[in-house]
Amino acid sequence: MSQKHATTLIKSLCARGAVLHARALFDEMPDRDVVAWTAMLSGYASSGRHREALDLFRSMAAAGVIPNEFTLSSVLTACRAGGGGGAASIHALALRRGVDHTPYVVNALINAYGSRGGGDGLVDARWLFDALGEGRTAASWTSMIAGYARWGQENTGLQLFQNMIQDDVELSPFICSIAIHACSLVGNLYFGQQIHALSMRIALGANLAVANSLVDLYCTCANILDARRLFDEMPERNLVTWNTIIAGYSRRDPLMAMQLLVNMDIEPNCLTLTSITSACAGLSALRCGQQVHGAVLRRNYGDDLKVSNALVDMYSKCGNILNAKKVFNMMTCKDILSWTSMIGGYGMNGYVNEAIKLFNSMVHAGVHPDHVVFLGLISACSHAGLVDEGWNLFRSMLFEYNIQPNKEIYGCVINLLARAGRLREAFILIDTMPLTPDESVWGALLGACKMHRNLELGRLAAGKIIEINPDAVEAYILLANICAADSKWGEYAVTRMLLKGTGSSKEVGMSWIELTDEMYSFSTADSSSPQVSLADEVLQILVQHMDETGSDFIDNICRGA
DNA sequence: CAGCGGGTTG
Repeated sequence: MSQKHATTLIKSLCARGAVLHARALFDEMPDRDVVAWTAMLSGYASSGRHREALDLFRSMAAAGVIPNEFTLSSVLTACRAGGGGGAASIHALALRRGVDHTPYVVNALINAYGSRGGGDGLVDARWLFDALGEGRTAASWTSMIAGYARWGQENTGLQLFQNMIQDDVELSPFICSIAIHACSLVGNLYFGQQIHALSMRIALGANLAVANSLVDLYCTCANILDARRLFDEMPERNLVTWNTIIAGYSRRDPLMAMQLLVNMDIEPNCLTLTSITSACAGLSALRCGQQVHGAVLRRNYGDDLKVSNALVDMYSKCGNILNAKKVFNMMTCKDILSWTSMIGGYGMNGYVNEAIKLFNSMVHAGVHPDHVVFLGLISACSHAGLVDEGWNLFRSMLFEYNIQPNKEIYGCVINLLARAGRLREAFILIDTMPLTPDESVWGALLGACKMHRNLELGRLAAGKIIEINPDAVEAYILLANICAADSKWGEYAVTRMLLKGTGSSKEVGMSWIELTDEMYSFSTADSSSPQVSLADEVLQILVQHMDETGSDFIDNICRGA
């Protein structure tokens, strides 16, 4: 076999994925010129075997074969995949060989620099890109824009994409999906829609990746029904399509996410199951969640970090803390989300001490807490009435960990103080917090004022809420109730009158529970089913029993209800 | 006889 023949064969074997056979043939060749080496090298690089590609490049140098521009662009592909390290030394080599200005090498360099860890090669990439001037090809634009998108500079990338359109460069489905994804990351629905229209015009809308990124755009930046319409109209769908729409629904309409799973015509993967696990968490559907857990284990996804995190969260939200703990303890590697889910799970199920203990283990394990962890901890203390513990955690968050609290945390601390009857302190905190207190913050105070029958602060809080939102029905009702409890009948009448004046009615809050495969939903004062009155009776017995045991915690709940 | 780029889902 001639050398040319063998090289052609290597190329076609690599193209069909038989890289090992190609290598065997390569090793048997008596003479190997630069073309043969490059064919083998590029076979490795384009199949993601960058380690082997770089090793081969070293052997080639050792064999004394001089690389040309074709060789170098393939090596750069391997560098890019390995985090962009080594791009500069290949650049230097290209310079020495005098091939640093050939289009393929420059584009490969832009790509490799644009992939370098942390995005610190973007400036170098841009420099090469700008130097190309009129020599820019679609590949140059795509590499540069993808580089920006890769490192969180989506807006710069989108700006460049706009220039690309103005320059009349032909658009590929690749660049369109990159740009659409960038739009959804920065929440730029408007630009995304423009690219949508553009893609339809140049017949790229039928491309699966383009359509998938559009579904994702509408899921994250628009009404989920817009995403659904697009999804329904797609003539062809793949796993990414299903995962995108299911993930979109898992947050907003978990029941629909389940429905979609049932309608799936392909095998779900671990991403699908992660979204479905969250959907179960959102529905507090324990039995469904357990079935999903079974599906996860059967498919050997049990070691996946994100699935495990979702499972811990699901079991916690379904009240099954034992299984949450089991999953958590089985995890071989944990991230901050794992700890947060477990700590929050203990908190929301009333195991404050366990939550605090686990928080200490987390810190001991070297994981730096964030504000979500503290929110879980402080809210647990608030629900358990552990005012001092909660307050100390708040202080530790501020002074030990230098975490700036957000509104949610302030609301939580205000709840903590106010529910415990420390209304004055709660008010002072609202008054001195560096953020503008919103409806929910004042609402926490107002609710506690009702619980503790404090008319003076209740009036003030209700006034603030109505100032922010004149239609805040709850505020009128709570204030009226406080007046009534204090026998201020004149003020009571006025407040009720103002309530009528808002013209709005309170939306009925619904709750649901899953019992032996059936979902039941109900509201307070619901008498539509016989089970409700039975549940009411049981509740009365429980309350009586708890009264007899005399727990402050339970007392607070009953008075707050 | 060879070469670059680039995609969507948690």
